[in-house]
Amino acid sequence: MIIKAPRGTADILPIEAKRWQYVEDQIKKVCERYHYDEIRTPVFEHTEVFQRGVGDSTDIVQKEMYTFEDRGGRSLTLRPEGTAAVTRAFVQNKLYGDPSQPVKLYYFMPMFRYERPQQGRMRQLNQFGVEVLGSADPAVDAEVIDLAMTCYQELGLRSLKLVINTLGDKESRAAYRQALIDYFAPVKEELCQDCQSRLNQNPMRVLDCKTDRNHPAMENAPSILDYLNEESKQYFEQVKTYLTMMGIAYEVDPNLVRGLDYYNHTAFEIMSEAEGFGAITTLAGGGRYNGLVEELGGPSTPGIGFGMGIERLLMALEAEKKDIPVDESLDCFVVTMGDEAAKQAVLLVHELRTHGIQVDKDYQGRKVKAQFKAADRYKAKYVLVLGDEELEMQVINLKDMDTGDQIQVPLTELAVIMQEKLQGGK
RNA sequence: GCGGUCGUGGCGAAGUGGUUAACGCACCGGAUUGUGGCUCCGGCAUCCGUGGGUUCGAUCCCCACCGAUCGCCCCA
Repeated sequence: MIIKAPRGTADILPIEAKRWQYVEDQIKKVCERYHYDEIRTPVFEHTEVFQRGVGDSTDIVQKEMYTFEDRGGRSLTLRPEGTAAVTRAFVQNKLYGDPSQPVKLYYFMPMFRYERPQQGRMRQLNQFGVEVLGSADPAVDAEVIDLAMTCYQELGLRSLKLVINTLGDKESRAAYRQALIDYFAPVKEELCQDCQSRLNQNPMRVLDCKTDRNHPAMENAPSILDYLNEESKQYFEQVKTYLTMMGIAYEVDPNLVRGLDYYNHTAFEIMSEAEGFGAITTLAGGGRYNGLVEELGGPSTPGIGFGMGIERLLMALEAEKKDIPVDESLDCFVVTMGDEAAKQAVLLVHELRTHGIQVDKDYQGRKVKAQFKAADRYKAKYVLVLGDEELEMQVINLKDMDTGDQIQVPLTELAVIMQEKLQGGK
């Protein structure tokens, strides 16, 4: 029985890896323009980072973490999301003391969640994410959202929907929370099993329950927008104003609730509306988390960020039939005839490579014809044919695979000629 | 965690309770001792996800497990 990759994990094979590289490169360019710097944190953290950061009552912490004890008896957890990890690094490394504020970071890191796998939902998933720590300016919220949207747009995605909401500050959020509990308490028994427990742990989640969607109580349920204090309202208005100013279309959904405890004020999600994208439509999600740094032992510091699933991004590109430009060609392939030539080819490719030329040769002991077929398969632009006779005369045949033209050149001049040919825009 | 569907060579895809498991693509070899993309010929699954059961006999029937996939939950 062959060993397979664990459930919910996948190999990214060479062809696929080229698409990943392209996507990552494009996104990194956007990050540079927005002046964000990369950060990388460990794949595992002390379990406490997520318990305190993400919140004990969340699904992630309650049932999705890969938690284990190491040989020293420490409880460690494979990173399920980026924000708490990056914030921990921010606190530990005292980045709040860095003269450059706010600290604007981006990352590409794998995350791990124990869930039932599906397409677009992996146990090891890769996220691109951004975190800005140290500024409570609503313009930063807008910048972060703009950055996310720009990444998608640069890659060619068009069927996108941006949904935003505000959870208000701590005070507003607490007031709203209590209002919900009070409102639903009389009909608690009529709600689904999940909602009955949600009501205590995270009452806002009751609002977007699919099961109880049609319950009469939903209609007149209190809205967060009615419980915002003046400051929170102002903040949200500012964010919206900036988005509008930049021409970024959005929809306000008062029921948008993110599943992580650390969020307050701005929360947003970006979904794909592409045909046939299936039930999983969320491409990215994020929000503001002004209490998190303190929660993790740092000084009071505002923060905002988002996570974007790379697998889902790739799916969205596919759903919108956006081809990713991938260069699969090979500059040069060496075909040999005869034993001596085959041996000399080892040196030949080494020398050409030293001169910066991309070149490969046969290692399967193929016949000449099959070597040419291999060259075609690799989409070789040029083939260098080296036989024992040529070797004797210290020359080599250089064949242009597009035109079929072949010329004979002295071995000593080969590297220079190849460089010229390849630079000629071929 | 719950419910449905599915699992045959590198890929795609037929098929049947009973000696040699179609076909297409890809790959390898030959026709063409040293030059590709076309054509023709030949080769290429001791085996039908894994384990067990039913049966004289199972890839085809049953069960379990594993995996994929769809929906729910949740989210990226």
